[in-house]
Order: sequence, then structure tokens, then C-alpha cells
Amino acid sequence: MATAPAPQHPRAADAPSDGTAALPSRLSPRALYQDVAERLRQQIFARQLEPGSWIDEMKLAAEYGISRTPLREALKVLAAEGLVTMKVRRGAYVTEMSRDDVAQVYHLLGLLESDAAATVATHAGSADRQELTQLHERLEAQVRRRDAFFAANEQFHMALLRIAGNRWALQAVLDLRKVMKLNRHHSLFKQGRLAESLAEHRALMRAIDARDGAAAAQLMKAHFESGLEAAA
Amino acid sequence: MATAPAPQHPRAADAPSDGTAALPSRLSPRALYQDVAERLRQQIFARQLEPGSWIDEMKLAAEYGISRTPLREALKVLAAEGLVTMKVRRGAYVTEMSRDDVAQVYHLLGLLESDAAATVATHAGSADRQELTQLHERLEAQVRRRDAFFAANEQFHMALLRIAGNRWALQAVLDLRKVMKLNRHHSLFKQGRLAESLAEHRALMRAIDARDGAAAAQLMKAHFESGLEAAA
DNA sequence: ATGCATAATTATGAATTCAAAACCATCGCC
DNA sequence: GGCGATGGTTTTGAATTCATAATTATGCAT
Repeated sequence: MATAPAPQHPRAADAPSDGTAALPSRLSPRALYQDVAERLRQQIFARQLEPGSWIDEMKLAAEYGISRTPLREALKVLAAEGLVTMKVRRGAYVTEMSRDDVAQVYHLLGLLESDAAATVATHAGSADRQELTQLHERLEAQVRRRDAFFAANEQFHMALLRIAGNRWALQAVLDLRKVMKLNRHHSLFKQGRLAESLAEHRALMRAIDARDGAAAAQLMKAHFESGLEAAA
Repeated sequence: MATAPAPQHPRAADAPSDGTAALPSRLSPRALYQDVAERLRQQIFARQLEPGSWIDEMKLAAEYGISRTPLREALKVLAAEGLVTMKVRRGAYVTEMSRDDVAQVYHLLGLLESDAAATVATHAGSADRQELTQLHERLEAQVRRRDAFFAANEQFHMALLRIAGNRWALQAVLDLRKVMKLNRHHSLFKQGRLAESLAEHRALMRAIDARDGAAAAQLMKAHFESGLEAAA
């Protein structure tokens, strides 16, 4: 039947991309399998589902009060994101990240985000710069509380990507950051790393403010390299 | 149930990644939904399912001789890859690539593959270099036939990524190259572009042979930039 | 007691069934 | 004649049922 419908998004449905909890309220026309996928993600990030452990479909479906069908659909989405791994006739288990994996993902994030940083430094408008500055200040303010810092940090990085304007890069970074959360020893958990990270952000902001794309890229790359060093 | 099972792949199951047709024979423990996903991809690439057109679940399920369940699972995988877009209560349609999308994906591929090229140039072993040389020669040999050239080109690029050794980058490039195939005006279809592309490959190979990472990266980036120019 | 063969159980894969929202056509009204 | 409401049809979303592979348990033989 028929043809063209509408605009296009980079990925599947109208994913809110970041984990806005989403009440099961009426006004959100999100599919059930997407809610389930988000719930699974949160459980995985919270280590209620541990890397390496098998996922019991029947048990989870009962726990969620749904049938296995949407749960299995959600698992396939998570598998595409790399959060779970599926084995035929064995089911799905939460992906385990090896040391190599962590290093590779850090490298990739550094590559993608440094490119974005250069673009922002040279091309962003004043409104976008203002938003970044504001997010950076929020980061400075939350240096005391690890969890808040963590969230603010992610907000800053994702805003940068969004402002850079490459939706495919944004999606890639979103996925990579998801799998990074599988990693227990996140660099920001290390002692002293938090202040160090903040200092790197400051330097980055200076380069962005100075419209220095090359410096911004360089600093962002270094930011991830020292992050990897702290994580390893 | 309990704990750790086995090693880890970058994405879902043991995806062959490239379209090895896969007989329904015994020895392939591939899940049905994966076969269906691959079949859908081929139909999309072959324009039997056109960008912008809705996918009729019942019709396709009947055509494939399966139920809607595995088909719907496959659609969710394709949605995660970006090949189809899902609308709640409306179904799935084949994604349409805008001019901007094409430019963004070219930029990303240039970024990812130039990084890989640098790594290969500076770190690859002799066996890997030999393989690349061989694939490049095959490319030279097939300058006459567009389809064969197209396939050989993809083989070369994916081999380079594989040799670079970052599985996450490999997966990202695989996905991006899939969505690129949604684009009708592929640069390699343009008159003269084929020979030009080959020349760029030659220069790239020289840089790789010379262990010149920076040059290899630069040339690969230029390769994609001129590809985009030809496509636009 | 250990190890292997076999049976019982459990969990996954896929088809089928059921529910409900969106689409389409007809009808009535302005 | 056009516009809006209403009923029927189609198609998607999700639950349920059925089939089958994998796992576990059991028992027998060595």
C-alpha cells in the first residue's frame, strides 16, 4: 500500500534518547516494548541485572506484568544497542565489557566527540554557546556530589553533540555511552578524577569560547584519553 | 540460570555481518528473525521495498511463509539500524535519507575510517597488509564492472576496519554503510567517479605501505569528501 | 562412587488468537 | 455540493498457545 508518510528520525520511533522515565500516562504514545526496553536499561545500569547473567524471560515478564512478546521485542532492541547479547535457543544475557572493549569505546568516543567539539567551537551560534556555558557552570556547581556530577557531565556532552548537529553521530554516541555504563570502574568514580575532569572541561570551554576548533578537538580527545587512563 | 556464559560479541548474535545468504540448512543456528532481517535488508537495498513506503506486516509474513511475530522482531532490529522507522500504531516504513543525512553519514564514515586507516598504516602486521594489497588489486581488476567494483570496494573498506581492530567502530561503520545504501545517488554510480575513487585508493595504499598514518588518514578523509561531492 | 544414557522438566522460538486503534467509506446535515 | 459524524473494515499491539531444543534430574551399569 501507499507511499511516503512523513519526516525521518535517525533511529527508531520518537525515542526521547535520554532516559526520561515516562509515566505510563495517556499522552505518551510510546510503544510498550520501548518502555520495557527503558526499564531493562535502568535495571542493567543499576546492576540489578548483572553483566554476564542470563535474563529469565518468564520471570521478568511476570515481574513487569506483561507477556513475553513485548519483552522479547525489547530484548532485541537492547541487543542492537549492544547491552545484551543473544544466543540462539539460549536466550539473552547482559553484555560483559572486556578491558579491550572499554579502551576501544573510549577511543571511539574521543574521536566522535572531539570532532563534534571542533564543529561547535567554529560554527555554533551564541544561543548554543550560552547553553553550553550554562551546562558547564552547572557541572562546576555539582563537583561535590558524584551522582549529580555524573548526570550533569552526561548532559553537557550530549548537548555538545546535539549542537554539533550530526544526528548519526549523536545516535552513535548515545549507544556507546550506554554500553560504557556496563563498565563497573567508571573513571569518574576514581579519587581525584572528578576534579581533573572538571579542569579538562574548563580548558575545553575556553577553546570553544575562543572559536579554536583544533584546540577544542585536541582537548576533548585528551579528555577521553585521561578518562581511559583513570579507568584502566 | 545464574551467571556468566561465554565471550562477547560487539552486537547481537553471531551476525555474519556481510550478507552471506545462509541456507535454511541445519548447520546454521541462526534465529529466524535474523534471516528475516537479512531478507528485508536485501529487499530494501534492491528497492523492492522503497524508501518512504509502509511495510505491510501481514502481506510480507504471508510472502515469507512465516507468522508476524518473527517479522515484527526483525523490523525492530532494522529500526535500530536505522533502515526502517517505526511509528506507534502505524507500523514501519523504509527510512528516507535526506541530503543532510547523506552528508552527515559521509562525514562520519570519513571520520571513522580515516582513524582506522591511520591505525592500519602504523600498526598493521605484514599478513594484514598483504590482505589489503590483495583486496586493492582485486579492486583494480574490477574497474570494468560497476557491481563487482562496488562489492570489492566494500570488501576493502570493511577489511581495513576489521584490521584496525576496533570492533565497535566496525559495527558503527557497518550500520552507517547500510543506511548509505538507502541513498539512490551513490557516488560510485556517477560517471568518472569510479576511476577517481580508484586513484584515491591507490594513493591511500601508498600511504599505508609507507607506514604514514597521518597521510593515510588525510587521504581517507579526502576520499569520503570527494565521494560526498560526487553524490551531492 | 563415578560416568554415561535416558527421561522429565524447563525455557525459548514461533504461530495463533484476541483486543483495540487507525483508516476508509458511507450517510446525514448544513 | 461540501463538511462532519458514524459504522465497518483493516491493521497493528499484545497475550496466549503450541512446538521443540536445551537443561536438569534420574537411574543403571561399570
